[in-house]
Formats: sequence, C-alpha cells, structure tokens
Amino acid sequence: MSVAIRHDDLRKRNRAMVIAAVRQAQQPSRTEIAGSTGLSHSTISAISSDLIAEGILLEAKGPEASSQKRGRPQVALELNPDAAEIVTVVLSLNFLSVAIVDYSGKVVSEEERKLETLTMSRDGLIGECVAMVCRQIALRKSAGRRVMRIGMAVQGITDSTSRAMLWTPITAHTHIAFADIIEEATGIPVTVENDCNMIAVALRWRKPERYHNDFIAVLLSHGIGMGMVLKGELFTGTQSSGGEFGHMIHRPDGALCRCGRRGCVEAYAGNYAIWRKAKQASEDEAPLADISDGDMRMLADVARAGPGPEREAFRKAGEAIGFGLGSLFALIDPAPVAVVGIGATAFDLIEPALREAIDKTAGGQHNKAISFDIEPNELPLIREGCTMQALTFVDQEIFAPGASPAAAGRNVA
Amino acid sequence: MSVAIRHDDLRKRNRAMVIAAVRQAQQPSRTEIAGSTGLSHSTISAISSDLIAEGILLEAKGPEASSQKRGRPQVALELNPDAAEIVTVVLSLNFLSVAIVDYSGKVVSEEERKLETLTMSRDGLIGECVAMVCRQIALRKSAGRRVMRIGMAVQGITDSTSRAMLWTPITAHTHIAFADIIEEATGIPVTVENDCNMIAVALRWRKPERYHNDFIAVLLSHGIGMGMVLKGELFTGTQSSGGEFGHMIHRPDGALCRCGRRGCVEAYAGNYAIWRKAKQASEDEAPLADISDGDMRMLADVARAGPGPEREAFRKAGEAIGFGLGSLFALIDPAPVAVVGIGATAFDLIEPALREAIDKTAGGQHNKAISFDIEPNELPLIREGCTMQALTFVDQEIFAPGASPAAAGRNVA
DNA sequence: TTCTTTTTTTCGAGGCTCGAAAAAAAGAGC
DNA sequence: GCTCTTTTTTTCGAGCCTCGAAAAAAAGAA
Repeated sequence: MSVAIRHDDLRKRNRAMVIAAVRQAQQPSRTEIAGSTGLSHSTISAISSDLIAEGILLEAKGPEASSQKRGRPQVALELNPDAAEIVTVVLSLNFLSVAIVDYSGKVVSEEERKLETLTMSRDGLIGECVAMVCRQIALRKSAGRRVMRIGMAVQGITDSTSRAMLWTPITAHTHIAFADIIEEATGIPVTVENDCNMIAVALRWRKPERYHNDFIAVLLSHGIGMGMVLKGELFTGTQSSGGEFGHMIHRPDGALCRCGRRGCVEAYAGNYAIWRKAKQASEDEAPLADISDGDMRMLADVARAGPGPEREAFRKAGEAIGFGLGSLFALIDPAPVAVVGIGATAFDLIEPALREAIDKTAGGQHNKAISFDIEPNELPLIREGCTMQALTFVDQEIFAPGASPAAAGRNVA
Repeated sequence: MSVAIRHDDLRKRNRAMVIAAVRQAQQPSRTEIAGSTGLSHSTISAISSDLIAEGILLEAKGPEASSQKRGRPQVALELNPDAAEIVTVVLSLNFLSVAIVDYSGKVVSEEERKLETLTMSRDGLIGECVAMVCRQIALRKSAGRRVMRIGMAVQGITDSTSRAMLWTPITAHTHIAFADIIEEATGIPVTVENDCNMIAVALRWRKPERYHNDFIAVLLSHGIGMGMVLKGELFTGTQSSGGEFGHMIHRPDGALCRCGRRGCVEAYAGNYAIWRKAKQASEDEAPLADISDGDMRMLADVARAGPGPEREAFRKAGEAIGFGLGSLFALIDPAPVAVVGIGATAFDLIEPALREAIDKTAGGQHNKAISFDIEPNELPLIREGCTMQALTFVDQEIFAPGASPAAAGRNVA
C-alpha cells in the first residue's frame, strides 16, 4: 500500500511541481505555471517567492521582447544556474567522459579520454573514473561551486537501486559498486544508470511531442540495447536496469551471442553478428571484440551496392529485431521507436525485413502505425539523459525534500 | 507532468488509505491503522468516526477474544457489508457467470450458465450477458440494496481504458463495447478487464507474502494467458490489456497458432498445440476449437506412462514456455511465477524442459531462484480478482472521491 | 493624464494534520 | 470493592497550506 500523505508533504510536492514546471517550459511566468500545474495564483506566488529567496529561481531580466500586449507584463521565471552543479559520467567501450553541468543545464566544464577498457584491470578502470571525477570536482570547488549530485551512465546492466554496474560488455570485471566507490571518494551522492535508459530520458526532454508517455529507444551498435518509457515512467527490471531486448531469444539454440548464450536477438543484429554473417563465418564463431564505425559503414555500402552476403546479413539483422519487437509489442502494444547508434545509419538496409517480421507477429496489426525515428549519434543523448536525470534528482530530493511525485495518484489494490 | 495536489485531496486520499487498511487487515483497530498508514492517532480517529457516521465502516462487536491484556481494549473496525454491493461478470469459453458481492467481499447471490459462445450471434452473446446482469441486479433491488459497480472479466484482449473487449478466442465477434452496453442497460459504471490480469489481482490478495510487488501469473489452458504485477502495479499494455505472453514468438515462421500467425508460444504450449503434437499431426494443421479437461488429463497420463509422442508434446510445450519466460525475464528480470489452469496439472511433464530452456536464456542465471506455484483452478481466481478490483474501485472513487467536491458523502453525516 | 487590461501580491477564511493532554476502559493489586 | 496502572481513543489548540477575493502594480490605449 502506498504511504500516507503528511500535511507538510503538500508544500514539498507543490514546490517540486513548480520547479519541474520551470525546468520544462523555458522561462514561464507565474501565470503560466498556475495554468500548467493547476494550482492557484496565490499558491504559485507564495512558492515562487520562497524559491527566489532561496536562490533556486530567478526573475529573468532578459531583453524584454516587449510583449505588445496591454496590462502588466508577465515576469519570466528561470532556474538559477548557480543554485547547484551536477556531474555526469559516461563510461562506454574504450571511452570515458565527465562533465560538470550547472543547474540550468549548461555544460560548464568537460573532460574526455580514450581508455582500453577491455584490457584494463578492475582497479585501473575504477581508478580512472574516480580520478577524472575528482579532478573535475576540484576544478569547480576552486571556483567556489558546490556539486550536489553525480550521475553515471554505463554500457551494461546496472542494479535496480542505481548503485552498481552488474555486468558490462566493456570489461570482464563484474559487480562494480560505482556509487559506493565514487561517493566514498567525493562525499557526493551518486547514481549509476544504464546508458540506453538515459537515451530514453533524453529523448523525452528533446522531443516531448513525439516521445511522451510510451516509447522505445533501441540502440544498434556492437551490442543491442534498449530504453523504454511506459505510462510516463522509465521502465526498469525488478532487480536490474532491465529491458535487455538484445537478449530476448530470437532463435532457440541459434547463433552464438557475445553473452555466451545462443539465439539472442543480438547474435543476429549486433555489429559483430552482421559482420560475422557478411563474412560468411559460422554462427558458432566467437564474436569479434570491436568493429569500427568506419568498417560498419563500408559494409553497409557494399550491401547497398548489390545482393550478396552483406545485404543478407543486414536482412537477418532486420528480421531478428523485427521478431524481437513483435514479441515485445505482444506484451506492451506497439509504440513509437527511436533507432539510435551506428546501426541507424544502415536502417535503410534493415527496415524492410524488420517490417516484414513485425507483420508476422501480434504487433503487426498496427505495423503501419509504428514509426521509426533515426538518431545515429548516441553519445550526446546519453550525456543529455544523464544530465536531466541528475538535475531532476536535485530538483526533487534536495530542493523539495521528501516528495515523490512519481507516486502521486497511484494506489492499486 | 503529474497534476498538482489540492488541499482537499489530502483528506480524500487519507480516507482512501484508511479504507484500504481496513480491507487489507481484517478488523484492525484504530491504533493498528495508525501504525500501518503512518498517520497520527488523531487523524485516524477523525477519519474513522466520519466513515462510521457515513455507514462505510462499523465497530466490530464480535465475540471479544478477551485480549488478556491490560489497558483499554482495542476496538476492531470492519467494512460495513451493507455499504455497497458490486457485480462480477466472468465470461469465458462456453461459460457465463454473474455474482453479487457485498462491500465486505461476501458473495450474496450468483448465477451461472453454459453458453455456446463460439456459435452464438453477436447480439445473442451480448444479450445473454446483459440479461443475466439485469436479472441479478433486479433481485438485489427488490431486496433494497444498491449495486454501485460492475466488474467484468473476459478471456481475450481488452482495451487499456477497461471499456471494451477487443478480441477474444471465445467468439469470432470483436470490439464489443461491454462497458457502454451494460452501463446503458443498468445505469451502473462498468469496467471490462482481461481474465489473467484479474488472476494476478486475486493472487496478491490471496497470498500477499508470496505475490507482492513483482510476480507473474501464467494461464495454461486452451490458449496461453498472462497477468503480471510489476513494481506493485498491474501491468497493462499502452493501448490494450497487454501481456500477451502466448503470442510472443517462440520460433519464427513456426507452428500455426490459433491467432492465425506462426510460431507463437501458444502454438506449442496451448492445449490444442499439445494435442496436435501428441497426435503427430502437422504443425500446419488448424487448431481444434476446444479440448475437454478430461481429455487433457488423459493425455498427460499417457505421457507419464512412458516415452512417446505424448511425452514429447508436453516437452515441446515446456520448451516454448521456458524460452518465452526467458525472453520475458530478459526484460523484467526473474520473478515468482504462478502456473494456473488445467495445464498446471501437467506441470510435472512441462517443468524439466521449461527449466532447461530458461537455463539457456538471460534469465537462466537465477534459474534456481525462480519458483513455480501451481493453481489448477482458474475460475475462482478470476472471480476473486474481479471482485477485489471492483470493490477497490468503490473504495477509492465513490467513498473517497478524487475530483468532485460536491459529492454527497460527507454532508450526510 | 486618465482609463483599461493583465499580472502579481496580500489577506482572511476554511481545512487538514499533528502533538499533547484528557478521557475512557479494561486488568492488577490489595 | 476500591484504587493504581496500562493502553486505546478522543479532544483541543497550534501551525501550515491552499484558495478566492480584493488590492496593488505595471504596462498600453485614449
């Protein structure tokens, strides 16, 4: 059963709602906030004057667009960039990136680095992450700023409490409790999230008109990842980050997957699987560790040039993704799909077989209604999602403590 | 964005919470309610005295168990059975059942009937349902009782707003707007739900210690159904009741399914699929319309007696369910499973292949932790879930209304 | 300079929850 | 049988919160 609502939670929740309204709209007036939240003008007035006094909001004094309208002009409110800063950490194959972002969402400092994640020792990998984070925080500390939260996105499976990376394709080391480790080193709260989930979060901020309550982001790269928003909430597993679309079974006892099992969607649609098929190697052959984006583009060009094993490899990939999405749609019903990553550049080769496969599934009845959006570059999305996730955390937990708007209105028997 | 919380919503929510606490615990005292809800004693006292005055709760004056304890004895509160009545309607293959249930959950009247659902006309089917519901309501009206809500459970796919049956295996007719039709005939609000979802709801009320936040109910009968609770909430699709586990793809382009497509889990694990395989018929052969429970039990006995096509058929079923669950677990992580329906009586024949298959999937790493519970009889569960769903609706929407402050309730006191 | 119009703030009313204290209702002890 | 102790339940005032109405503020229009 859901927890009772205390009297003082009311203010906290409504504070959180006002902050959320300001973050969502850019520079809304008090009247607009009253409209979008449904609270009365008096309440918005009281809350926003509190928030301004606390240095969380500002009255925007930008160059007035001289509204041309009669009456007292609206005063735009905006997030105070100096109210807080957060850190984003993105760890993926052979790559680490850390950025400092201010409260309004602007990147104020960043650092990137190539790493040999596959061959590094456990301590080496952890050390690099911690060092880069500490370096960046030290920079900001010397500038007199306070970092309030660290959001980390990793390729791989994280636990459902967002504390640890459980498994990843980027290194053989497992169960790395990044949250504990980085908190220990910095004293700042940390969450660890799956990269595809952060892509989904980013898409919602970026294109709310398309990605609103229900949608799917599929990452096509060396492996296959997925982030999903259902009924307005980021979908996660019961024990882990979940949504391991790439490891749904496409063909029982089929092709060898990077995870060691057989027949996963990824074993047909991951870069290594397409490469393996195109080179006419056996499905039992061990997957390559990495294939450059350039090589994949070249392979796609060959496939486009004419029929042959290359084209067939992309077709097989489309088939696997199509049947996988079909099974997924049997569970959740069809939803808009964003195709993200290098694989998106070859989506023209993948789509026909994909749609043909979906047509053969329960989701097929709405095949025409299913639309695919293409976004080749995943890294900016991961960063952006990570940023928004961390900032929303600050919004809700630090400036409006105790409230949990996600649980609002839910009370299922 | 979530809607703002108004000041008067506070009381309404806390009223709903108190009612829920009383329904969950049997006969809790005010002190116990304060403990379980986290509200203060004064608040509980105020709310419960309101609810008693309104005739929703009663002070239980049962034969005191003479608590043996010092101090003022606790006064148990209970739901007033006369506060309301609800109707449950269960429509499945060749069978219709209607029951009247009082506010405390006790069945006060029921009626069942065999129907030839497969061959009936659309209007005939609708007419039978409406007639039986109206007959039962008329009975209660003459007894001076007021029915406040009707909950209907149907085999098949319902829409996500719980208004209509979209598709069903029990008749060729589709898109029957049962909610509108029955509301029109009775003037009482109706919801239409998927039967397996109601099984999940029932399991949570029946065994909360096992089925709490995350679990799955799989119905093995002529077709394969599923109800799922994730993070404490009943899982539904974005547009329909969702969770069509039976129509996830087990083998692309494989055996012919009742739905007309190929390779669905159901095409290997539904009664008709097991039967077809056991009789060594082609996988392309059209599914039988119905197979009696007796025939299925006999088939299972033959399979138990020794190796042969019968045993192999059950093995194939286990394999299909296992790979299907494996794919599902890739998305949501492993969770407790309840196996419901006639297929549960043959679970000994199914389980080995099922576990072997799961072992080959992403869910396999926790294979030993996955536990299966057996419940052969689905009908009582469907009724019970339907009952609790409807009663909870009454609890939340009628006695603790969310939006309309003009509602009569409190002024009557 | 004086209306209009629109936004924002102020102010009092009405509710809600909470903690503390009081009242109620039993058993325990003599 | 009477008084003490313990536990549950109710009462009461304090402190918040939201809301509507009215007032104040800040512009353009006349």
